[in-house]
Amino acid sequence: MGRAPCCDKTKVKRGPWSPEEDSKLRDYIEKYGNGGNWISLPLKAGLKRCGKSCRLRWLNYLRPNIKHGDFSEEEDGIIFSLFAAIGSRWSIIAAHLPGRTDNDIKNYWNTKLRKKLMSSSSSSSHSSSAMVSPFLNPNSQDGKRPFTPSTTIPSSSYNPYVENPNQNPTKSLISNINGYEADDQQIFPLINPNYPQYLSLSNSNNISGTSGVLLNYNMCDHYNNHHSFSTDVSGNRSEIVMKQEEIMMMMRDNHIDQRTKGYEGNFAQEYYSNYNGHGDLKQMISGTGTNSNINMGGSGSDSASSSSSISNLAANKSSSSLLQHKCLPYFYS
DNA sequence: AACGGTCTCAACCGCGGATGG
DNA sequence: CCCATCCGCGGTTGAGACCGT
Repeated sequence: MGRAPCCDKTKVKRGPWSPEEDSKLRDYIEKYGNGGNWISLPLKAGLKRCGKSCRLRWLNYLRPNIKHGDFSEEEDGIIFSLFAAIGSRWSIIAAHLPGRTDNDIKNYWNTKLRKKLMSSSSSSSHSSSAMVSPFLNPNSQDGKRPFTPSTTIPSSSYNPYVENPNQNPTKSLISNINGYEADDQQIFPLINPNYPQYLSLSNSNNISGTSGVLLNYNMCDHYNNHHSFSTDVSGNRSEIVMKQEEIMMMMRDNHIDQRTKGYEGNFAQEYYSNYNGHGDLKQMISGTGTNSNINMGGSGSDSASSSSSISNLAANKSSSSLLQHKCLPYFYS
């Protein structure tokens, strides 16, 4: 027993739209909108089409400000990076490319970009099945390196976290994912904290980690160049509690984000509220602390803590529960 | 010019989620 | 809470365009 069709296919026209149909649809929507109901629209507009077909035609072709034609290098980079970060979420990717539709981007990916990626993969010095299909699932035979090596990503790749886009985008994040090592050979575009909420990773069903933050690999350098805080970061443990606003500023400046399943709270607030004198976020960020320990309070799946310096993490020497290795889910489904 | 293979992309399909009665 | 309906999405299809021989 299958699902009931959305309309009687014997009574609706199918296939390519004629200019007359386009004109009817455009005129109707410009006058009345879709009225919140695509299903009844064709009847009202005098079209012998399925409502879904009308919706698709409008969204992908007739809607104002649709951009047709070749994609720019910049757009390529954005698509590459977002695909690497979130996979085939075409509607989300389209939201970052004004004038492009999800269908356009999907077609473009399937016909052009994927080949571009594969051809650059095959010419790469790294050779493995994972390189040929770099976005496969973590059960890939090449389990330790299931992601895209930097060599497959054009230099124009978009990295929303890196202020200078010419910086190496592959060094944008320190993390492990689902137990697989993430290193500086792997592209890991970050989700900008200023991005719309729908990009939040916090409710993803794909992950089961407890807590964590996304960290920018450049954060140490960045921090060193932005001494906007007066407390000592020379290596001595500081007992000075930062103001919550400072923490938030620091997080923002260092591109720390908290987008993980299980921990729904406010990292800055929790750090501030639960500060217990045993850690210093600045030390973690600067890598100067020897055993910075941030306890976010709570227990079980709601807790978050760290006992590792960023510098160690940057060198991929140790793991940290603050940087839960399952905190970056969108790579896989 | 004719043919066959490949590519492109608009359109379709069916599913999951949201919503409202 | 259940069910029906609708919307939006991602995967797939296939007609026509394009290209190489």
